Amino acid sequence: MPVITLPDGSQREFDQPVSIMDVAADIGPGLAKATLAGKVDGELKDACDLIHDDANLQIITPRDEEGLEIIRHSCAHMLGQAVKQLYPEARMAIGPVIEDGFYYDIRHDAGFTPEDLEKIEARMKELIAQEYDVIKKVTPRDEVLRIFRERGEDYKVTLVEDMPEVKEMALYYHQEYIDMCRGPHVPNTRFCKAFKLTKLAGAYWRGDAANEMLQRVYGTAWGDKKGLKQYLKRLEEAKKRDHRRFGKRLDLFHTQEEAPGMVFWHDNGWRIYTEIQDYMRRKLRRAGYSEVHTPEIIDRSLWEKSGHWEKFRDDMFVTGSEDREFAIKPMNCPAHVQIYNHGLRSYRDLPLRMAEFGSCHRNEPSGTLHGLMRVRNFVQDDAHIFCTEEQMLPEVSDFIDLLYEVYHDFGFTDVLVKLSTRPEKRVGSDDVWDRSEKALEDALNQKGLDWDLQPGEGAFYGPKIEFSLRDSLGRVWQLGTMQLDFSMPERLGAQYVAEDGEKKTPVMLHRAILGSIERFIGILIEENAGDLPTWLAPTQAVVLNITDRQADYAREVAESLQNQGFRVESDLRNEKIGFKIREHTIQRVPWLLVVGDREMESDQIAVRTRSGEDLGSMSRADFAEKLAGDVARLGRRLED
RNA sequence: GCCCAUAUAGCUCAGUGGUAGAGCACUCCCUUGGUAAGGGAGAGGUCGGCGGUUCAAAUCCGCCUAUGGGCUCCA
Repeated sequence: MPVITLPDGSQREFDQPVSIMDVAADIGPGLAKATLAGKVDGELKDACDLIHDDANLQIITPRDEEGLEIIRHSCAHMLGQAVKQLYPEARMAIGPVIEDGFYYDIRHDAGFTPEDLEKIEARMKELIAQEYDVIKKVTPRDEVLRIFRERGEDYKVTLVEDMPEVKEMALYYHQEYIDMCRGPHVPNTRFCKAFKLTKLAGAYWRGDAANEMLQRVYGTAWGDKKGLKQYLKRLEEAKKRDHRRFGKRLDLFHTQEEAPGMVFWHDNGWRIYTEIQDYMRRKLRRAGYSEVHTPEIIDRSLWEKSGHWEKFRDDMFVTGSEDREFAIKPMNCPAHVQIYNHGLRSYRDLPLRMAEFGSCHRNEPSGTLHGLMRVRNFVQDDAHIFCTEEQMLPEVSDFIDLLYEVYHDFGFTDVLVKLSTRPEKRVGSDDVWDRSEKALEDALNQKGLDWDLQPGEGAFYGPKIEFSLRDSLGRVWQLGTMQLDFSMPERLGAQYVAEDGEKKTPVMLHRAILGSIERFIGILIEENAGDLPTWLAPTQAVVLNITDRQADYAREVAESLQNQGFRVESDLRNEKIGFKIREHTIQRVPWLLVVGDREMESDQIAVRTRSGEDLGSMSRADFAEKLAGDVARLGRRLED
């Protein structure tokens, strides 16, 4: 005789085991109609599942986040049913829920075309419109295997075979189509109406490039049409923030076929680039870093010593001269060790922090290139800290402080932090790994940061922390990093004389805050939707005359602001003021300064922002002060 | 690297086998106009590259390159 306790504390008693749907119906027909599933003592269950004992129950409807996931998961099944009806030779692999939607990996050797996608979507709609009940049957393992073998679902068979400990599985019957799933799923297909298939892609079976490639169909699904519409709108808006779009529109940079993955920076873009570097230089100097510069082309032998040749040979650009083979440097660290090694180092020199804005080339696989986010030629705010093991923790800790200071200056607050620990293939003793992983973990916890563990994802020479941000479409890109390295200093013979006179090998910390400046600018553009903060804006203000009469005055206003160190231009073209305002607003110039006869006579300027705010007329000195304040604010949010 | 798609004027795009189009930008002329597009005229393209089919290819086919969306990878 189960007593069911609902989230509001009310209780209902039943004289026999009841399904979640029964309870919902007992509460009211409206709720029953909206019931997708239930959470029984915190565990998600199908609506048809029986509750035998006293329990807490929360009814899940499309309005719950869990409800959305259930709908998305069931949409994957609907996709499966439609695909099997249209292409019986297809083999279904896995169909999980992802952010905002779902996908299904399918073996279909003929491939799918965009037209197939339309057909599949149309068939799904037909099936969903039938509003049929989805039947769940918990089935013994052998029976499951028999069913999938009979149906030729090789991938499902493999999946079952790979979980020998599971003795029975939930099968969901969508009319003639059967899928296996942990569930829960919708009780009826009418919940799946607000969906759309979005894209077609290839994906390796089990995520392993050594395996065959399957066809992946992506879709999005929501609780109702409105949710779907909002999502599509959100996608559309996100695409408008694309940094590649602004790259063209704001004349920042371009790429071309002859230099794939490499950027031609135009004047506007390069101003942003150098401004960021200048800022970073100031920060690093103040934080006790020295700055060096090393060659971009270095003999193969050094890369052999460092271990890069063996591991990354295919990903390096090489060149030759006079029978010698050189690599174009993919990273700065071996070169930094050369500087470190130049002369005898004492423990008194440590920690030694060496920075370089070195241009690096990596021959990234063609399919991975992506706008400014993943390029073959980039510059990092790279630095290496040579220190003792005892100094690791304080150095990591100081670095994290510096990193957040910098991110806040750029207006970034939503930073994803991940700790990657020892991979299977690695160098160094477990003892050293224990200590270095602990140093990173302690530093993160000391700062009270939320972080995710990525076991086995560390570099072969040491664990690392990654600091990532999302682009406008939600894709995650790593910017900052802190990596501990016990291997390279030893391989390249770095040493210091310890207090006791013994020679010891320092630890090397590889660290970057912005990461690739190219990528950083990409993120920066998308984060700000093209409205770069004034300190980074290629042009900070434009002076616009209304008629030719004010041309000299406009020129003079621009010049005096330039002389005060601002990036100011004048637009004296014979165009209407509305036209000029429009153009420079579209060019995202933060400050527009209008001068007509009135301003000229009173030695003032009329100030307007790119967001359309009219601040009226003010003296040139007042504006210069305002502009200076705006520049000094950097990209910080008001609340910081 | 792998799967799918795309490549036409500076930009955004239309053009389903018969002499290449639009809007914006550009040049010139008129207009001197007070806060998001004043008017007129003109110039501009080996339709990504190479090959094939055809009397005829931007259009159909093949290969290559680049780009986009994913997968794998990312020192």
